[in-house]
Amino acid sequence: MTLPDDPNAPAPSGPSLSARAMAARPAPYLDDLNPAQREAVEALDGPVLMLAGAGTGKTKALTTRIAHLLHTGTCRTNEILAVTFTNKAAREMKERVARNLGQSVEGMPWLGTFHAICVKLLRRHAELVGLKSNFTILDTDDQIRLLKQLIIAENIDDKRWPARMLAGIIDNWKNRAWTPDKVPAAEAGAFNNRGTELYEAYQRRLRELNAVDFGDLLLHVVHIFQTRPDVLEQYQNWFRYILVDEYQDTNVAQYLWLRLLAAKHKNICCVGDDDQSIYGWRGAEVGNILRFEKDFPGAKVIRLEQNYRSTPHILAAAAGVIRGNQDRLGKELWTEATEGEKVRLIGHWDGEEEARWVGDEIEAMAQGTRGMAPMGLDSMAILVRASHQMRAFEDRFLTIGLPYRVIGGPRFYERMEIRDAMAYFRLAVSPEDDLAFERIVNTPRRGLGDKAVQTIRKKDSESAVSMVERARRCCEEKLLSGRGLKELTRLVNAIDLWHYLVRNAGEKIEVSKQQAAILELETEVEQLSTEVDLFTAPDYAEELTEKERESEILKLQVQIEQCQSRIELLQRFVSILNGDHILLAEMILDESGYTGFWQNDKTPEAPGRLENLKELVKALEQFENLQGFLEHVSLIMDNQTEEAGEKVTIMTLHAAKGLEYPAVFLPGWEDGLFPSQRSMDESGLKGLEEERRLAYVGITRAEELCTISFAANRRVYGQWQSQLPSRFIDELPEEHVEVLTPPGLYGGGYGAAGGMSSRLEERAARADAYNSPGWRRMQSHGAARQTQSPSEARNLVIDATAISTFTKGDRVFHQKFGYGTVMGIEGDKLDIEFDKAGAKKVVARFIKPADRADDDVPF
DNA sequence: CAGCATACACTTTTT
DNA sequence: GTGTATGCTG
Repeated sequence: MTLPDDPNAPAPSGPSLSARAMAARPAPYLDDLNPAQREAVEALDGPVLMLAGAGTGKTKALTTRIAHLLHTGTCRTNEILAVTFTNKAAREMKERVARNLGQSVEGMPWLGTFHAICVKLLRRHAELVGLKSNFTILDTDDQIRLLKQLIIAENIDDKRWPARMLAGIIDNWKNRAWTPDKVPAAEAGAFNNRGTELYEAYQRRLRELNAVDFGDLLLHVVHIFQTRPDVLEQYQNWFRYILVDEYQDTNVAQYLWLRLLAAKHKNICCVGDDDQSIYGWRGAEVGNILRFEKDFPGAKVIRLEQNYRSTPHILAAAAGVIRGNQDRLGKELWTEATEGEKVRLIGHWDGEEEARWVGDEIEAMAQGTRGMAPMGLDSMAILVRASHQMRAFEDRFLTIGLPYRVIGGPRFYERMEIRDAMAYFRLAVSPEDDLAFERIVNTPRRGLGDKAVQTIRKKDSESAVSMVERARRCCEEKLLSGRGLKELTRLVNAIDLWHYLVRNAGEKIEVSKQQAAILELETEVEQLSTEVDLFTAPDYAEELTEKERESEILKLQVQIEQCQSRIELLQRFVSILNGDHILLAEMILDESGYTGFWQNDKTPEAPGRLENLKELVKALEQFENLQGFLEHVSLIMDNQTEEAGEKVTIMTLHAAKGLEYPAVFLPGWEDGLFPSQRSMDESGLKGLEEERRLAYVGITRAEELCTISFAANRRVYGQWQSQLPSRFIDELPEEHVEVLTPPGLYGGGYGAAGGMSSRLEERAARADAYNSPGWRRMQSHGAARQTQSPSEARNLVIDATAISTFTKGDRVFHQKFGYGTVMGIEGDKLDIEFDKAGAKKVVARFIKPADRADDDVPF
């Protein structure tokens, strides 16, 4: 038997003449497209690179292209491989294809995320990489636990060499499609020279556990394709048309995967925007998109540049920023729209002030200001660089009662209680899931701590049996004592029972066994009842006193009750065996004591966690059984709980990609925060360019109004730091920017300036926020801008304010290190001997002359 | 073994 | 400043 989506099915006949002839049928959807989109839709054969800028209708082009493939009869739904990165994108695409065709198409079996498609492929060919087809998919948490075990087993100090780090290194290698033997020598020094060795051990352990991690999904499939040309060929033949969304985000493994699959027909259409590549740190290679024409000679490159989202000012501002990047394929967005406000720029004293202003502004906009129509809260979003920036806004919005929603944060399936519950389910499905067992042995507390786990782990450690099995043996041989022994026995028995129920679901024989047992019990109840009746009869057992009779009756009634509760239990078993997996899930959570554990928990989170557990059980309804649920859940990790209601959205810039809002706030544009210092330190110019793309993504999310802001002072990890406006602010073309005057500059108090006169406050504000290079450039733009590149201008400004100001022997002040003396100057860095902190090399921007140090201290 | 105290580290996060 | 991870004591 072959499935409709099965590449092993008889090969489809090529596009028949009659099918092609259908192309003549009217295709009304084409009329909606602009010329570039239309070209991208109609160029069905051969490699196509669709460079689709922000808001240019890329999804429309992509989905219409699929519709066109189907409508013209060029191929069938199951011969199209369409890959996305997120489940959300995949879902959207499915919906829109159906809509384009005017009716629901039978599902596209090969439309999905890279990972989902790889799972499907890997389940078919698991044996080729030493796995069984029912392998489990570990998430990051499991991955780290496992690595930690390995690190400890190798006697490596997991303090100095944390599992997180190793996980990162291995992920990185997997992203580049390196199996342990392919890790280049140059990289092998990683992780204290033990990197590759541990990588190998990790892969071995995964195989033993019949498990894979996210990276493996691609790596294994690529490996199969590379080593089994026969398998590859099947799929090459099958997938006659390939479409890829967000191509700029592909990593090497994904790139190889695509190139292998497309090698035969070369009908590959990649859609992307090199200017929106913001996942380099996760292994994405912008190079993939930059190299497309070389990889696929004769590729047609189509640029989608007409923007339907933003006003001209917003587009021009975004263009001004992104222009600073080298290595671009080049693209300039344009729009037919003419009206619109300039991008607004405003500086604030500190982060709290910024949040206060944004809150006020949002309230004003919701009311309708300056002749603008009132704007719903749903139309507004605050996009931050790092999630810790969200806090200031949440605090402020809570105090003024402004409804908001945060996108991101811990996702549903990453929450502790959900992962615990899932571990229980996993054990029920496969008791040999050691990771799951170790997660829940002592959750809830059962008196089975580290020592008990060690005992279990050591038991028969040379034989390859699961932890549950070892635990069973420990119980039998009484290697534990007291409460631990009792509880462990209980747990092991419970797992056995759950597994029995899972394994035998749908088995008629087991159902009838249970039913027979029920019958037996019912007979017993009947017998006991008659006995009770006998005792009630006045002439029965006359030798007994009234009291004794009553106690006999009571005893019998207790027995009856026991039987009846047993019957109830067995009836539940019958329901479960008949396929009620919801009941099973409830039973597992109940019987394990897990639900009770949270019910007894007094912490404020407990009710929410119980709520989440309920939601988890509810999510089960959509699946046939527990196995099916577990299989999907590991890949579908999105936040589905989209609360309704008019709310302002707060999220990171990364999370905002692909979204759009009429009004967008971009706070925290300060050097070090955005662009992020770490990004620049770790990846240099490449990092800076990615940050710049992030800025570009941020600005282009706005439809009508974009407001950029920065603060002069910010508390970072509890420490006050003075900040400089982001270099990206220098790159905003002034003619498209309106500089707003911050409140408080004129006679306004800068918040709680404890004892400081307002004149001093103003001086402090000027000294910090409005004397900085970026700000000064904003004020005096013009001539300098046209004659110098932004970076040149920047250097000059730094020279002027920083380097030239200091000479050897100067007394200086640093926010963190305190007072010191300049010992030497090296480029933009100063060697300073600090009075308290010792000798340090510090970037000049962070140094103030000692006599002006007081200006720095806000309070 | 469990609760509490101290230490520490800390971007971004599609699967 | 805050949350997590480990270490010590009852």
